[in-house]
Amino acid sequence: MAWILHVDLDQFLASVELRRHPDLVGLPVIVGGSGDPTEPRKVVTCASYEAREFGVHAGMPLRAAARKCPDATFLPSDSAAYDEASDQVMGLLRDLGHPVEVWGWDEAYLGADVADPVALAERIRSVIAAETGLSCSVGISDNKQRAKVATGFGKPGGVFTLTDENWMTLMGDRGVDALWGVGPKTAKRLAGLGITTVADLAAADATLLTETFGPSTGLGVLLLAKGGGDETVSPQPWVPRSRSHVVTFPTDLTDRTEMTAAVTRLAVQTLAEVVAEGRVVTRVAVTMRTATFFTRTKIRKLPAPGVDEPTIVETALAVLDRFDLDRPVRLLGVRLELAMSDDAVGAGR
DNA sequence: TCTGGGGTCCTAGGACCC
DNA sequence: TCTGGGGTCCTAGGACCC
Repeated sequence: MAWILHVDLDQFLASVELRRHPDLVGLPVIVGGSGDPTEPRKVVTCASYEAREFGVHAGMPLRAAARKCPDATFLPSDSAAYDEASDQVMGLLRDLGHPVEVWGWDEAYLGADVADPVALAERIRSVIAAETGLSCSVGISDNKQRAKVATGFGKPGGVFTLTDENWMTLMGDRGVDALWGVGPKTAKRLAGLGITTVADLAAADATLLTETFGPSTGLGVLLLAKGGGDETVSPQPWVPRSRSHVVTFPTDLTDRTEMTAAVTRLAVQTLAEVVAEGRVVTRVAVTMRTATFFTRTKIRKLPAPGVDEPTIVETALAVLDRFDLDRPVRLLGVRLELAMSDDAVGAGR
């Protein structure tokens, strides 16, 4: 039988830090920002399970985390170290001889046509633990979304199988937001239709859902509620669609010159990364957030795909110009959308 | 103790063309 | 000379996830 295993590293960033700070094992550790808990406008990137006991979670401002858990050790985020650990784990997964689809730093799907997926999952856990010192959880199912939900039942450090046999028993009474891909907004709109649980949604009328959410989203959430999902695992390397950087300023910008400088810097930096990866830009987007958290993005297509720095900076500044910049600006960002191979072929023919 | 950063995908609606 | 319908391109915005 074709199984899909979802492998998810437990408290990934914190675990990488604990490997090199063994004295901190068993203690609350919080990774984020520069490691200074008094730093404003910085948030928790990862909290160890011990820190989570105090109510600290990813996305929480560091200062709030420091209040909730004053005795925690705060560490700066070290992306190079996490990249390396992630690469090591993904390499070990690939060495098992099954297709592996990487899903970010700390997750991967593995497709395996095996009789005993639990044995494979246990093998994955022991190999990763032995070779890297990191713990992971493994969810087993026949599609990605359900395997991902299964991992939640296995965490931390466990293996869990979710199939048609136990899906509705375990998930039917849960809120629709327990489904991967259903967030608070969709949950609220569904509640307006009298649909609150996974079982409700699984029994809902497809027409009602497509009329409310559109054909793709409507049928998508129905499929998810029934325990269905994407059954493919692609070992092909992911080709990014875009590359972006944003910066939240320590204090809001009011000076137009500073905004121009920030957007220029973001565009130059992002473009340099795009070029280093041999990619070509098709569209330039600029994001702006005011002090009140009003956030907007504007985007412009380049006349032709390219990597010319003056053109891209000029385009970014032209897009910036289209905003009303009369209020203090908290954040600016630049996103470069990239030509996919079809575009490149089309441009060349 | 106000609310990071990096992504993807979907939908709606206007412009434009035939 | 009062007005259909289909298709594509483009941007804005929403939603979600890690």
